[in-house]
Formats: sequence, structure tokens, C-alpha cells
Amino acid sequence: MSNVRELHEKWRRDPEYREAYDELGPEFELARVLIEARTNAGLTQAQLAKRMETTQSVVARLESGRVRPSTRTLEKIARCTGTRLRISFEPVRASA
Amino acid sequence: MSNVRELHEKWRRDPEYREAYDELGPEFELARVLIEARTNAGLTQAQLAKRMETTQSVVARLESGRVRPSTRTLEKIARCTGTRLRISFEPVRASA
DNA sequence: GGAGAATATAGCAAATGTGCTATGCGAACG
DNA sequence: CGTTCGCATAGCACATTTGCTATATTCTCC
Repeated sequence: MSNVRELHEKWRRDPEYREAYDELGPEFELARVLIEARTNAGLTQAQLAKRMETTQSVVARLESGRVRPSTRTLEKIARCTGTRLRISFEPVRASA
Repeated sequence: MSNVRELHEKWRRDPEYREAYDELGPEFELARVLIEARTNAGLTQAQLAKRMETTQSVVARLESGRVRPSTRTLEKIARCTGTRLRISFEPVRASA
């Protein structure tokens, strides 16, 4: 298969895809961030799963937004995607 | 009791306290962020617990760093401290 | 349209987080 | 001192997440 990252970049340029991708409710923001972390690292779900010493279905479930992962899992994802996990509580902005 | 926020501010000016507070290992970064979110909101553990519809011991455990909370819990804390939860995977910086 | 890759879903056991009550400990205050 | 307040810890039942195998679905490419 061609590079996952390239595919993702191509998809994001498609307006329809982009709309569906970006307009997910706030409850899927995390899922989006997870997908981005993985695709930015140029990994498939299976590849990331291997690095995390788990299985592809686990990664899929995380990215589906059906569970609220523990910070342990988030940290593992950070390590395995070569990124640093940042969690912060920011003051609410008055206007969007 | 006097305002918790003021107490915290005072404490942070104490070098010894500050050292112990800031020099915790990376595994306690989250705990520190949690404590900050609460104290910035001017709440005691018991007060935050009430808003979260749980108990003080639960908040204490979260802030102890002994558990890796789920994002569900983090979001609840954000709501109850009037903040917005931000989770991101950032590229690792070469140098600190 | 078939093959293969990538992702999604189901269902179960095990691990971990959460809620709760009770209790200990130290600091501040009368 | 004794009391009150804020925070920490223990131990248990319950809820959720995680790991796993298997299988379905979707997409790409030939």
C-alpha cells in the first residue's frame, strides 16, 4: 500500500471528506487527535498496535471514539508515535 | 478557612515547597495539572468532589498520581473547574 | 471482479479505574 | 488541648477499559 500519511493528506484535501472528518462532535475530538498522531507517524493501525504490543482491533476501538481511554493508554500512544502527550486545562474562551 | 487559592499562591512562593512541588517526575505531571486546575478554580478537594458528584477521597486519589484517570474523568474535572480539556500529541523537541 | 491491505465490529476474560465509607494525619484557630 | 478543616490512605463492590481472536467491511490495485 502507498504511504498512509500521503493518503491521509490527500483525503483531507477533499472537501466532503474534510467536512465529515472535522465536523464530528466534541466527543470525537480525542479520536481525531489519535488518528492524527498515528497517521502523522506514518503508521497503520496494525503497525501502531504492534509497537504498543497490542492488536489492531484495540487501536481501531480507540479511534472509533467508543471508549474514553485511560491516560496510561494515551501515554503509550505518545511513545509509540514519537510524540509527547500534553494534557492541560485551559480557561474557557468567551467566544468561539 | 482562608481562600485555598491564596494559600496555594503563598505556598508556591516558598522555595522549599516549590521545589518539592515542581521537581516531581514526569509521571506526576498530570497530578500537578489536576491540582492546578482545582486550586485555580479556588476549590478544595471536597468542593470539587461535590461538583463532580463524587467524594473527596476520589479527588485525592486522582491528585496522588496513583492512577491514570480515564479521559471521561478528565473531562468531568474540566467541566467542574470551568476549564476546557486539551489533549494533544506534540512533536518531541530535540532539546529541552 | 478477485486479491490483498487497512479498518471496523463482536464478544469474552482480565486488568484498571471509579465510587464509597471509614479513618489517619497535620495545620490553623479558639 | 480540642475542634475544625483540608488532604491522604485503605479496602471493597461496581463500572469501564483493555487485550484477544475471529470475522466483516471498505478501499485500492491489478
